[in-house]
This record gives sequence, C-alpha cells and structure tokens, in this order.
Amino acid sequence: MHSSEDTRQRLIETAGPIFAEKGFRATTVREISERAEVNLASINYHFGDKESLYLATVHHAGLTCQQRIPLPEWEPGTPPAQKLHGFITVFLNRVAVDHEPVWIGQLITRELIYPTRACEHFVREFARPNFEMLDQILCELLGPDVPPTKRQLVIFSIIGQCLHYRFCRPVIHALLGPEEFAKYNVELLSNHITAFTLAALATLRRDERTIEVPS
Amino acid sequence: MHSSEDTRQRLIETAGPIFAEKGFRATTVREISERAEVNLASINYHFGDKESLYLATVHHAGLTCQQRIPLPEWEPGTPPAQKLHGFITVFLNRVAVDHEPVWIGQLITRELIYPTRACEHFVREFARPNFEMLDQILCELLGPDVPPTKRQLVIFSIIGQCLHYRFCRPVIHALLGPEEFAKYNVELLSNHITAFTLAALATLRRDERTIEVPS
DNA sequence: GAGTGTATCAAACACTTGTTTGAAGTCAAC
DNA sequence: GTTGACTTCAAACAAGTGTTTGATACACTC
Repeated sequence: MHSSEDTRQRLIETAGPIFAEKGFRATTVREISERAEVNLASINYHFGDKESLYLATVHHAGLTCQQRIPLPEWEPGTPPAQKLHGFITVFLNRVAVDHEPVWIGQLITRELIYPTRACEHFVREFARPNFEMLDQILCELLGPDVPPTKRQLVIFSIIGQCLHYRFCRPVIHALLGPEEFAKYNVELLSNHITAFTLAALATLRRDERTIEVPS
Repeated sequence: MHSSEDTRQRLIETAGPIFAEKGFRATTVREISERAEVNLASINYHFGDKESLYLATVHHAGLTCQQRIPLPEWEPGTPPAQKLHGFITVFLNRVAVDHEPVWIGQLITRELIYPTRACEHFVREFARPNFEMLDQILCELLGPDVPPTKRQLVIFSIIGQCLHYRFCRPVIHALLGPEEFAKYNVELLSNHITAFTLAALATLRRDERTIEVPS
C-alpha cells in the first residue's frame, strides 16, 4: 500500500502530458491509469471524478511553471528596456517554446484558448500578473502620458508575438521547413520581439509627443 | 425525397458551428443530425463517416472565407504601407474577429492550432498565400537588402498580433471587462497593428542601414 | 492478534459513441 | 403501372466511456 499523496502525485504527473496532448475530452481514464500503473478506480477514489483530476493537473501546471521559471525581479534603476527583454525571455520560456517539461506550457496554452472551469483561477493567478507587470514596464518606457487603452494594445501586441510560436507552431514548421525552423530558439525570438517592440515604441512615443505638442 | 446535394450542404452548414465550438471529438453525430433535421444515418450515407464530414466542413470553411473576404488586389504604384494596412484588415476580418458567419474563423483557427488531417491542404491553400503576400509587401517596405530570415520574423510578428485577438479572446475579455472589450473592433485593431508594425519597421530599417553603412 | 481506517483491485454497471442494417419511401424513365 | 436507382428512416449493434461496487490487502493502534 502506498501513501495517498504518492498516488495522487503520480496520477497528476501522468495525466498532465496526456491532457496536454489530447485535451480533456479525448483523454480516457483508462489510458491515464494504465500509464500510471494504478488501478482504474484510483482516479475516482483520489479525485472524485475525471474533471477534478484535470483541474488538479492544470493547477499543478501553473504552480510548476511559476516555480521553475519565475518572473524576474530587478534592481531599482534597471532600464525598462532591459526589463522588457527579461520579461519576454521568461514568457517565451514559460509557454511559447518547448521547455521541459513540455506538457506544462502546452496545457496552459490549451486553457488559454479553450477555457474550462479552470479559467477564472487561471486569469487571476497567471494572466493578470503578467499583464500588470508588462503594464508597469510600459509605463516606465512610455511615460505617464500614454493612455491606458494604448498600453493595453501594446501589451497584446507583445503577448501575441510570443504566443504565436506556440499556437501556430505546426504551421510555422510546415511553412519554413525543419532546418529553418530549428533555428528558432528562445534567444533569437526574444531578441527579435524585444527589438521589434522597442522600435515600435520609440516611433510611437515620438508621434505621441508631436500630437500633444504640435510643432 | 430531397436531392443529395441539399442534404450534404445542410449537414456541412449545421456541422460547421458545432465542430467550431466543441472540436471534432466532442461533437456527436447525433447532435449534428438532430439540428440538421436529417436522419442519423445520413452522415454515413453521404460522407462515409464522421471524419469525412469534418474534412468537408473545414474545406467549405476555407472556401467560404476566401470568397467572402478575398485578399485585396492593388493598383500598380500603391504604397506598400497602404497594402500592409489592407492586408491586416482582411486578415483580422477573416479569422481574428467575429465576422459572420462566426464559425468559419473559429474552425480555421482550430485547425491552425491542433491540425488534423486537413492540415496539409490548409497550409497550401490558406497559410502559404497569406505568408507570401505579406513577404511581398515587406520586400517593398524594407528593400531587397533585408535578409529573408528577418522578413519571416516580421511576418510572424504581424500574424501573431492579429491572431492573438482570436486565440486569447476569452482571456482578453476577462482581463479588460466587457465594456472595454466592446471597443475592440476591426478598425481599431487594424490601425493599431499597422501603426505598431510600420513604426517598428521604420526603426529597424534605419538600424539596418546604419549597420550596413557605418557612419 | 483482533480491530480499524485506508488503499488497491477485478469486475460489473449504466451510458454514450459511431456505424450498420434492412425495410420503406420517393421520384423519374420506360 | 412497373421497374430501378436513390434517399430516408427506425432500430439495433459493437465498442468505448466514466463511474461504482464489494472484496481484498495492507499498516497501524490498542
């Protein structure tokens, strides 16, 4: 007889990759219990039902993600451009590229696109902190005069660029071919997205000023 | 007795929204046949099996999308910045926002993220033409000296910004609240993404030149 | 060592799934 | 009117689904 916690943990870590690959619906409790080498009834015994196991798995994914790749903390006085680069690198590592364990990023993005009942918890614990950290960085970059609506659009432009390499990974692979695709590591993408964004902000900030203080 | 083509068409148009909302696996042939008001066996009779109906639905979605919102054609001499704005507007209308009929964009993006056997056809007929049109516009915008790898990254930055409003729609809604979210129409998004991209390209082009022709 | 709470196990259960079947209906051609 | 090809229909089928059950095995307490 094993401890209850052992079996729970083994079920979660076995179910994670399967849920991430196939989604909740297409995953069967039989496959999970066989791969975890536990009895079929264990899932219901320890979690109640399949959905509760799924929610526990998503929760575990979020926690593990934040532990393994924490949001950076900066010394006071760190230039905001450097902060932006740090944030984008962390974000790409977290969800956009295949960081070990692979399934965590996959499961999180699955929840992003087709939210289940885990959604509220997810926005609160995951999306919102990222959103606000980016907003803070943009405040420093753009100054206080830029309206919040504009900052929001810029935030989504940044996140959108990062997530694209997760969502459309199969299509990108098909478009570029395997050898070109292999070059796309975190560093390359992070440098590009940071440079692209900073370049855009530089021009936007200049335009913003010319609008506010016309010639 | 109805004509064979009538029933086929009705099945496709009924199945489309359901597949788009729930995905292939979670959609049942019983729901489709009931909503289409045809007999349960009709799906197998007319399409062979459920998967063939799905493939036909995806195919129909792609065709409808290209017919209703065709890629723009421009007079010779049209400034590339204007082309870029036109392209982004079309792309947002096609997949990113809820253009009627809603399910077409949803189904297409579903296929983008979790490609099924319809994927190859999809890249060839849909993704590749968009990719090459954007590449052409960027050639005009950036000049011939910018390496293809750089153009690819810019393309993905543009597409990523657009698709984000489709993929992360629920999260964006949760982050902003309904009243702020309601402001996000195609025009606003298209203007922002175009301005953001052109601003970035302006700076990148300048840097590219300074690197190539140092002081 | 009997008793107790807990975890595991094989088997069965109730239900849903996609698919098949054979009869019945429908329309056009002859 | 009969034939024949095509379509629809209700019913059944076989396989797979999540869940429940009652028995069994284990570790610990008294």
